[in-house]
Amino acid sequence: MAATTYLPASSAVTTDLDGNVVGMNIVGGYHSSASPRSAADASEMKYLPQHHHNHHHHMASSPSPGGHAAVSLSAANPWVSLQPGADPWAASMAGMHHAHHHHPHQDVKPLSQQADMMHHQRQQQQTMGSPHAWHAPVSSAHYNPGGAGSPLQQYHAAMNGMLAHHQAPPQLHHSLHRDMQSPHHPQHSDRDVSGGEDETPTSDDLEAFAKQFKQRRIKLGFTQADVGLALGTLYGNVFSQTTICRFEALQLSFKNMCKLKPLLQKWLEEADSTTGSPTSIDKIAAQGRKRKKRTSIEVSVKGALEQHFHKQPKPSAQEISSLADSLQLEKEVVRVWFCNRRQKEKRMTPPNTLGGDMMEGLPPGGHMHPSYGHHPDMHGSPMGQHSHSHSPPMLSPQSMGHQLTAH
DNA sequence: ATGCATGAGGC
DNA sequence: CCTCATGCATA
Repeated sequence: MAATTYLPASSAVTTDLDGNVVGMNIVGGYHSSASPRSAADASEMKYLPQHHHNHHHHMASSPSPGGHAAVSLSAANPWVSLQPGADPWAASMAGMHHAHHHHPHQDVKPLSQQADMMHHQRQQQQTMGSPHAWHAPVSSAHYNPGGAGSPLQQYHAAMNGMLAHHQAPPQLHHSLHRDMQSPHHPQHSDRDVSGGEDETPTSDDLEAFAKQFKQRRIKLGFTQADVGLALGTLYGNVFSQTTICRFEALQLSFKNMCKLKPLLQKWLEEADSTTGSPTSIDKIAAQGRKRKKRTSIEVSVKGALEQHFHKQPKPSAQEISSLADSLQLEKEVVRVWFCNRRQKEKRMTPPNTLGGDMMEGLPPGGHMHPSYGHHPDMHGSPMGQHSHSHSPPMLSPQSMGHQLTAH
């Protein structure tokens, strides 16, 4: 049965029933992913559709104090030479109907974690050729080592005087209607920039930055988790490894990428110069929350879900119900699955929406631009994922057994 | 690196 | 209930 198991959300380490210590990617114990490999050759194989070479990417990277530190991002990205017509992001957020300037409501989403207030100093080692695997100096000293049954409430609300150096608020202009096929360039926003040149970046810029960011981050010996924490320490916005990862992989929406870029850019400078004032602030959040255990959906069931997704990306409540019934899944699980599926669809790196042997009808060479997101009636999969049909693992949903909430 | 999940903000 | 940002827990 799909047991609705809940587990304490705020646990530094998750000890499995087997005794294995899993997870713990909070901070300290996470393995450094300083591997030269990237997400390019992941199992899902998503490509970054780079429509053309970066002509003039201006990386606002910091000047290397040593006088060199130039990350040689020369070239050879394995992603180029992909579909020339593919468009990365089609912004279709619900909040973009305001064509005018208005501050975003959701500026910061404090992360609920007990690890914070550490202001680690790191050394820059950009000149050497010995990238010693350093470990995060962080909060291993946070969770109670005594093994007492109170893993949380360890936080302390310590507000310290942050320096008054202005941090650009993450407000971005909602004018992300750049042309798909033709990479326009930077249209200057209405608001004049006095000294700060942070207009709305183009997708090209973002891609270039993300790539560069990753390289430098790795060179400096930081993990994605480190960066996330550092951001919180520096600016008060803590992000998880997940988010940093997605940023680097360009798996966020355009809007989201724009929001995070300045932050990461600043961190880069800080990490570079090492001369950062330890502005650490604290974040507290709900800690007594219980989180549902991740439901493992069988691959076969996933296949069935995808087929339905093709037919109807936004099934009604009743459809969800019957579907859930067929698949022997909780209705909520199915609903969330569709939500996540839609989100994925909006990200770049089009998920292969091949559920069955449905022919996309995409003419070879013909590409469609994802110009969705405006019409409440028009949905479907406008993505330009003209992937050749593989062998569809379609199967009858009835033949499926049941899924277990994880194994 | 990603799958499933939570939640805020909007309709 | 949706979208969107974000993350815990996992593979």
